[in-house]
Amino acid sequence: MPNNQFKKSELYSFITGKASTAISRRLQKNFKLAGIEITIEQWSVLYHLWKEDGISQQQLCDATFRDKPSITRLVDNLEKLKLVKRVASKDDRRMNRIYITAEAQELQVLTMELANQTLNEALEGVTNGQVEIAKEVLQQVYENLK
Amino acid sequence: MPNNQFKKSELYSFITGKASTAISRRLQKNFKLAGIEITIEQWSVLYHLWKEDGISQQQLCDATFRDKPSITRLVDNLEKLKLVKRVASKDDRRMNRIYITAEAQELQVLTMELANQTLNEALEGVTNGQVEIAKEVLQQVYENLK
DNA sequence: TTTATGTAGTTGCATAAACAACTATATGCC
DNA sequence: GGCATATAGTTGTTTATGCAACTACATAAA
Repeated sequence: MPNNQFKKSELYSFITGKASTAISRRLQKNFKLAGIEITIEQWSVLYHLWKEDGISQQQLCDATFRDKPSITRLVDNLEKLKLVKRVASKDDRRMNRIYITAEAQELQVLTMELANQTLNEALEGVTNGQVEIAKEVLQQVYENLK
Repeated sequence: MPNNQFKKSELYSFITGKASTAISRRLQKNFKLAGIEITIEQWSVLYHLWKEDGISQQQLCDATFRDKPSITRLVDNLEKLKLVKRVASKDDRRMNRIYITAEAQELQVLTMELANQTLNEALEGVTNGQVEIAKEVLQQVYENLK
């Protein structure tokens, strides 16, 4: 029966995700400083499209751990910004394929650099070994609950 | 120059906080199953008031890592639910002191149990040593960026 | 005492999340 | 073919977040 002895103070910060909130805010700030006017949530969608263009909204749900309405609206907003384009699939008419536009393609290199830089700011003073373990724990938590 | 070699796949999940999202969703679900109809965000405010009743909204901002408008509205909603009460401070008339009601007091034991239980679900298969390191890393990230 | 500056909290606006209910299309079984 | 069921996506509603602009009060300096 491990982990059954959480003190309140420890429990709270684990649940609230203050660290990831802090990372998101900092990344958003770094985007803004670089003149990039998209939200981190929008960026997270582009991120997966850069890895694989033309995936469906459902695939974006799975990749970003968001529900379908969230993705519908993120894609709505990205489409308004002319960063992605919905294309109805021919094979399966229920499905949309989402494609990156040229304008969004241009954002990839800079935003990925900014994300890397932000993560370095976040992990200042943390060893690679510690990061490895933290990643394993977070991955396991995700697996346990998803 | 440590930590400068993030691979994309590693980077993403660190930024998006999928683990803490998963924990929040599970805790929300566990609240609902127990018939408790408050949001995790509302609970996080109550949590700090249980530790110290009558603190100001600004103190709640600092404790919960939220901005002032967020706390204004969380307190608005908690007040509507009759779980807290705003009391204008006599010493400093700019300030509100926020007090737990009897109704909210009753939620403490059960919700803390549910939070503990949720965390145990989340950390199934993770050793205490690993959790310790993960907590240290997340704390350091928070300190680096706050 | 007046004025400047800082602090506590609120309001407006845009974006996003969670959940339920819905439409449209696909699939599998009789 | 026809019906049940599953899947992809959308819409409505409530709650929450982030930022900017604002009001009210407090404090400290001139």
